[in-house]
Amino acid sequence: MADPVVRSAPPAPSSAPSSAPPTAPARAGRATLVDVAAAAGTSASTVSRVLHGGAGVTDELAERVRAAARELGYSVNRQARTLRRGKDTAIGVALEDFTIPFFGRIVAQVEQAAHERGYGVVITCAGSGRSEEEAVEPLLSRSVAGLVVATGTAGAPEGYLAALAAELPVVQVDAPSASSHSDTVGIDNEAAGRLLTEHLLAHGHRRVLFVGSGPAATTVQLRRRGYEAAMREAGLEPLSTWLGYLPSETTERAVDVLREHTASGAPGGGITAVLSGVARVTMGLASAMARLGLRDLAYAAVDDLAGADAFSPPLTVLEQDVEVMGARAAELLFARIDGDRRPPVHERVPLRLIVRGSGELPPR
Amino acid sequence: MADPVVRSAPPAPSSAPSSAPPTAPARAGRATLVDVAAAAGTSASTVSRVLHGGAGVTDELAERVRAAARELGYSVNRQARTLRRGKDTAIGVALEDFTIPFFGRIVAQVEQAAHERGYGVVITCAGSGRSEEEAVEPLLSRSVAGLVVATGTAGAPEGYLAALAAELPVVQVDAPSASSHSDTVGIDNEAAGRLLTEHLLAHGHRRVLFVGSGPAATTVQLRRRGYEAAMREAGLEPLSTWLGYLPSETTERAVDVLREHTASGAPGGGITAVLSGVARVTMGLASAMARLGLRDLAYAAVDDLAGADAFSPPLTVLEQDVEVMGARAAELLFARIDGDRRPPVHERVPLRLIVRGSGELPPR
DNA sequence: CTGAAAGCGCTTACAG
DNA sequence: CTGAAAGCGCTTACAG
Repeated sequence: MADPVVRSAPPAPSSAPSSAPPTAPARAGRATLVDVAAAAGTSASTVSRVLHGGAGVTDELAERVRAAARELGYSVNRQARTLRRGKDTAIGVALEDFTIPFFGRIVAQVEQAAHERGYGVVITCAGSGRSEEEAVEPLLSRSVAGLVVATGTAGAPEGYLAALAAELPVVQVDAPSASSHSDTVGIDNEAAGRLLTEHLLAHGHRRVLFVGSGPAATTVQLRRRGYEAAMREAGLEPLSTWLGYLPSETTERAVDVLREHTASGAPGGGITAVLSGVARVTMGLASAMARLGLRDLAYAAVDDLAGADAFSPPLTVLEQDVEVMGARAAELLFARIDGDRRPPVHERVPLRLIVRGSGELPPR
Repeated sequence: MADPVVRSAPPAPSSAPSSAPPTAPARAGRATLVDVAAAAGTSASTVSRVLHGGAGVTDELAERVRAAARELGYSVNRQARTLRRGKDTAIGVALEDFTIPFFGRIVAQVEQAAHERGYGVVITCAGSGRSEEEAVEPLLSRSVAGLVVATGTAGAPEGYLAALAAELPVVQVDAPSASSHSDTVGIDNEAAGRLLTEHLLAHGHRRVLFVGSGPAATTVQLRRRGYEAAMREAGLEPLSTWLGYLPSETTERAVDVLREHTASGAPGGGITAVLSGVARVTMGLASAMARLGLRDLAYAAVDDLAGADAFSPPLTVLEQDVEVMGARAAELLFARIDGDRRPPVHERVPLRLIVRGSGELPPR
């Protein structure tokens, strides 16, 4: 094994002796390209080619390099690669709330897709008071190759995200509206609100309350718009209310709201059905109903919930295939990263009504 | 303001700087240290000191540097810093399953703690067939400064994690057992199984079925051990079964199991109570009960579930403060990263019994 | 107090 | 087909 080079400056920290370290892990930490090169009796360039570049190396040499790499347990230092290449093999994911299964199911899909492609996933939380910008900056300073943004109810990110999308691929999930600057994957929110409302109306309900988080949640606003349209077309007066954005207060507020609207002296004689506009609110309302013992209120919601089939009262739901949303978001993102330059794509996943007992008009 | 340097090559995308530019990866947007130095009429060293090192720079110069940095929208390139320093300002989080709120609540806390300290969070999924090693390697190749591992039911990671913990700080959450090599945060699993069983027994139940995911889930095994001890001490025969590790099959299997054990001809006359050993199983059992209309089966579970208070039948639960678990895990990890060299710490978070209707022995 | 220089580990155009 | 060399952006001894 020729060893023409004096093995460029054995790095000081607890380094092995000079010249040719046969197999010994050079430094305290991980083996480097140079370590592998030395072990294989070749140069770093060649090792790099064999391990990543692919073409143009003799079979015999390539095999020697691979053996050495294996033996030393070599794996690439991403920082160095990224610094050199300019873009990290990592994507960023900005989520509104990790504790809500909807978002968890999105990350799970995105992580899977990233893993398959050898990409890492850096996450950041964009909910509860943290601005989009504050949430995303840490990802940018890591040179992520692209971004999945799922901050559905977090606010109106148009401005900042538009600027961002000009610099790197961005896919929005559960996006408030089809934005012109980046790909989006989501449902038809307005249709969702309308469908559920029409379902309730078709079963005899007249006093249906729409409950959302707050007016700043664009997704929810669209769903409400659908609800209101359906109500008005049926000659009914829409009625909606908000529970706010704080997870810790959601259930309490739901209790208050339901008390008010089911009381004997409630405006219009009290509601017979509730329509929830978003997952966290759905949970809060369910807990509140259980606590208040409201067993004869029809209940429908846009997002399906894990375990919702065990809820009481039964929850009628407009199920969206969240796994498909997450998977498609990842596919679109990686297509962009791989150079896809088509105009922004806006995908809608289909909705499926799952009726669980909101059918019967409860006894008055 | 002197400007001694020719302002090293205003980085127009793929511009050709002064001397020898054989290699110039086209860098899109971000300003570099050198850009800031040029703008402030000083050197990169000084800019670095002002922005991060802190001490030893004239106020006047420092201010000029900060102004320039602000103006250029400078933020540090993490790759370069990490490459230079050796350790990334990022931590890794390996989770079993993102879609289960338990894990989501852990990440949420860890992410918050990391964000406060200027650390990034790289995630990886260690569930469903992916080995610990395969899951963690991508994090190591990014030089994360430490690792939070929450793979409760994923298997027996002792060997690999022990080796890992020798190289960088690792904190295990919901750990199968107090391991000697790394910090752990969790509950007393055996006590948990025992407590819930004793609760059911105290209310007259004699035929209690324990349901877990599978024998490889160490956490669940410990909970089952507590259940069995309590049963035996009461002179009763333990009875347990598994639903397997596949999320997609959990509910189906739960239906089968419940059918079998509540049938008229069931061994011993059929069960009156079910004890679930882990969150996913709890969900599956709840759905199965709803589907089978089993309204008079007492139901208890170790993990609390979001929305569990709306379940039917009511779910008695041993609540663990998951937020505290996540927060403590992060604190322990950052203490280690900051140089804490105490022997491994094993923290237990307290358990709280939340009784929701499993009290009454159902009518026979 | 400040700057020039080296080098972290990698990739890649360039030369041989 | 292969290697020497440059340089990604940063930090940090080391001089001045």
